[in-house]
Amino acid sequence: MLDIKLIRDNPDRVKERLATVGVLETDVDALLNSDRVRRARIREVEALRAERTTRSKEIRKISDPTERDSAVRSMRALGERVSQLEKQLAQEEEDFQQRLLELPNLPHPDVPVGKDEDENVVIRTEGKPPTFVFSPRPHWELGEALGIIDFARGVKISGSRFYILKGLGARLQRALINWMLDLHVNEHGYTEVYPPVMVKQDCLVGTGNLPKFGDNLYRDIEEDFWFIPTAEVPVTNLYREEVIEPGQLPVYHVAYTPCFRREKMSAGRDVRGIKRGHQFDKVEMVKFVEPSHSDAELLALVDNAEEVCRKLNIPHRVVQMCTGDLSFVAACKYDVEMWAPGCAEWLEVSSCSNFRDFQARRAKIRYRPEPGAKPELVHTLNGSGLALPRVVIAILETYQQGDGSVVIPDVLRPYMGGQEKIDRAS
RNA sequence: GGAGAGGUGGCCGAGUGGUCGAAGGCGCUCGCCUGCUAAGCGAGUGUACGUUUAACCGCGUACCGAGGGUUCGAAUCCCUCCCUCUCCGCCA
Repeated sequence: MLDIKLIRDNPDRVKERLATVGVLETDVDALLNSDRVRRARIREVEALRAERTTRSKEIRKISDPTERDSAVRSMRALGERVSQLEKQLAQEEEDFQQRLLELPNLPHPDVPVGKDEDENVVIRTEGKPPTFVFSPRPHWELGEALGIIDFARGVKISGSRFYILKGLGARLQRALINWMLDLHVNEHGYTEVYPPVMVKQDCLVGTGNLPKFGDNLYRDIEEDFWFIPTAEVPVTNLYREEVIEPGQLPVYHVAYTPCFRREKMSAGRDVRGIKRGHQFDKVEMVKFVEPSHSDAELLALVDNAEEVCRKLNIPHRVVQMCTGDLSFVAACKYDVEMWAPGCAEWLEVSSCSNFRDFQARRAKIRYRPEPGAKPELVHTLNGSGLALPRVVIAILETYQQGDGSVVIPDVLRPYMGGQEKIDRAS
């Protein structure tokens, strides 16, 4: 959420920058108008309430019953007027909130301006794509042939976009989870958390998934439980409505959770393999930092994600999103993509964003810069570290052998009981 | 899920219709005093929104778990919900 005062004071600058992420000027004007209406109503209501208080206090001093009675009678009208206007104010207040909540973040000034994903910028590429003396196969063929991915039974149990990992396939994913968590905890300074994967609606408003993107979420119909689309949601909300005391920042958290997404919008896209499912696992890094550090913290976050690629020895590249491809909440965003030689594409395995104070304002996450000082909004950031299915894809396709077996990357072997390869026999 | 108790400021805790943003205590901040420390004395000490301002101050309104209602007026009365604790039930 943007600061309404910023929009009020610099409407033209805000419009100009929001235009680069596709927001119409008329939307901003509608918001500003709604703000004006609401503030005028506040003045009106508060003046009447002040009058009510003063006159009520006078009533108790009136001892003559007739006089008192007529005073009460005339006050009754005022009371009704107040409650009528309060209802109107509540509506106008809601209209304003809704508009403000649906306005995306301002892009960071350094973000390249562009229309859509075609104008994203590849920042760097690390590692060389592997060469094969045979033609590399996609993971859905490898996985099925090895008996470690079962698509048919996934569909039987839960429908399309579900699959079963089996045997060493399941173990490979589990090894990755444990190894990545250990890496971020031991070498990158993150504190592990195990959060709920069902959360209250407020959490999703805090991170910016609601009110606008509810159609990509699963929820319980009886209670206020929403299934998280990413660990970012519960972990960011950990400090909702809290003031982080001096000396506590930066706070780094890493969490492993399953993630649930309806993927309604992308029906028909990426249907083959395990690239895009309704349920997938992810290790997620979340940072809470002082505003002046957030730019540097984003670069460090990206590097933490890249480190996973490096240690697995899988080529990767870093892509900066242009204004047109920024998410609703991000001020600046980099994707880390791994090369998958079997399906011959770059797979997004991590998305690292600086939200600046956009989420913090929604979720009221603040910090105290100095003892006794006024609380200020923190900056929040997060990035995958990494998304499991796509890393599994990249490993299977990168480490595949001519005989259809797959060699296990060195760093994972201790997490797989010393196992060195996956083949049909195992 | 059932029965009971309870939710008031940073913390403890009083308050059952107006003089209550809320006694008292603790904590904290500032000042005084004290040759260190401790004690003592005095003053101050919530948040949000609106208004005004360069900014502060000031002024107004709201906030006593949340929402709704009664009333001229609600922390206080009524209704609904949430949460915590104790006991029982169930359960990985």
